[in-house]
Amino acid sequence: MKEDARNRKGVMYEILKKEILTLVRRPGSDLDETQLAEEFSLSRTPLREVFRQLAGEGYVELRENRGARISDMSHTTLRDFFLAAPMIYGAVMRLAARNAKPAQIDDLKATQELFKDALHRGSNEDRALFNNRFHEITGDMADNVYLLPSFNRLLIDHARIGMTFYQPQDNQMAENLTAASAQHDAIITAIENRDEVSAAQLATDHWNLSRNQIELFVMPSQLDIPLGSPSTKAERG
Amino acid sequence: MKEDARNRKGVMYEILKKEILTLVRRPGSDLDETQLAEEFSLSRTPLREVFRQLAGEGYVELRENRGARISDMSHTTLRDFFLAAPMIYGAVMRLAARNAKPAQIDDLKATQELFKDALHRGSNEDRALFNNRFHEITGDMADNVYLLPSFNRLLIDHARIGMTFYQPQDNQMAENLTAASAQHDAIITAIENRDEVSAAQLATDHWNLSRNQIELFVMPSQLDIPLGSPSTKAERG
DNA sequence: AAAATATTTATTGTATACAAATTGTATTTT
DNA sequence: AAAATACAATTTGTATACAATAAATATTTT
Repeated sequence: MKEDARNRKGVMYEILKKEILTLVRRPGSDLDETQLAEEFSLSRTPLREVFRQLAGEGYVELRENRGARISDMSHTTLRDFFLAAPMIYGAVMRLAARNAKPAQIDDLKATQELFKDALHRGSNEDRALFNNRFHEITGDMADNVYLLPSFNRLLIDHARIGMTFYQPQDNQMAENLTAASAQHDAIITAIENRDEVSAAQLATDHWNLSRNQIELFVMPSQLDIPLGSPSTKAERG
Repeated sequence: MKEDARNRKGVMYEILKKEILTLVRRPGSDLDETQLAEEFSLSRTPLREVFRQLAGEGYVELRENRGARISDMSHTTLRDFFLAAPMIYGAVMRLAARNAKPAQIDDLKATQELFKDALHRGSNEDRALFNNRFHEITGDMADNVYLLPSFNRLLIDHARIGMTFYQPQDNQMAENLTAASAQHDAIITAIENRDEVSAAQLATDHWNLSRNQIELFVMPSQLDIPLGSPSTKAERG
């Protein structure tokens, strides 16, 4: 709390990221510069720089003279997501198994423990956040500047889709989470053993589980409805 | 030239992009805020916003309290590049053939003409730039937000690698360029015919040609030397 | 003279004031 | 009253002044 004073920009960056990933800030909703400036006791100048960075990473969208808003999730999101995810994620996992460094493996294990704890506590936000962190680390392990941009963009909506579709009441969903956690453990093992083939296979399995989770929530025919905030239409060229 | 006054930020963004792609600004070189502000008659505030955006897209790297520099090309660049490129590019081409809109196809054809013209005129910069534009359009055609970030990041270094390794004297290299141009034509045809399989295959062929072009320049054993500015070491976690 | 410390200079980061553009409201016109 | 215009309020964009940090130079100490 004491170094906040000289790192308010970084703090704001991190908090906004978390709030976007956990849907505290809804897809498509506006970001008020003056309001946020007040909230983080920061002037608009550094705040706008953070906006541009978040835009570059896919968290927000900027419109000329019209301010920033949280990146929207349209009816094409799910389709695009499951088209790109298996490929990118498989490649990243394969490279992670190839290139992971010991310190990173330790980090991954620690994060997995935190994930399990969140699961046990039943904290939805923490679960999404630590799951996100887990996969971010595998991205770092892969260590390929050309793969990471898409991978990290996928992780943003992976977290948001997970938050959107999870219902704690559903038994099958809870079981799926246990299965996901077991897959994380298997992933760690594969990476430790530098087993690229298993790692790639586990990546595929992991996404299939995600897909199943979503299909528990919506019927295939319903996949075309918007995911984000109510009735904001995505305008695209 | 007349609307420069109220869009100097956009102008600066475009010019910097071009200068980076054509190696007018060398990888690893510093960007002086005050100097650039003067050069583009722009204050540092909007200039720094552009930096952040360029950083998000992979053109430049920002260091806390140490200014911006052009993204470096290290000894791992080529390896990482040819690891990721075939996969991403293949997927993008396949989707481009699936989703391309008529207006985009027209745009692609026009760009290809400009590319051929640059080839004919022997303009290295224009060749790299129009080739870059050609592939950017295929990215737009693919229309998948999760694939584009990595694809566009690849295109940056594709242009820079091309600029680095091309020597006009070499006959084989000139022939390769003609072959590349012919591949572009074939790509256009495949996209027009919605022929995903051919499009994906052409993507692979296209990268293989790029790889050959580079291997004409450096022996495999030399692939480990830095590509960018002299003796700047990339520091990475 | 070499190393360590202090001082100066240059560069980067932030806040505030102002300009431009957009949005919302009131007025006028038909 | 509906549409169009003009006006006011809000929001976004830019410039400049100042603060904080890092780099360079000069000074002191050994």
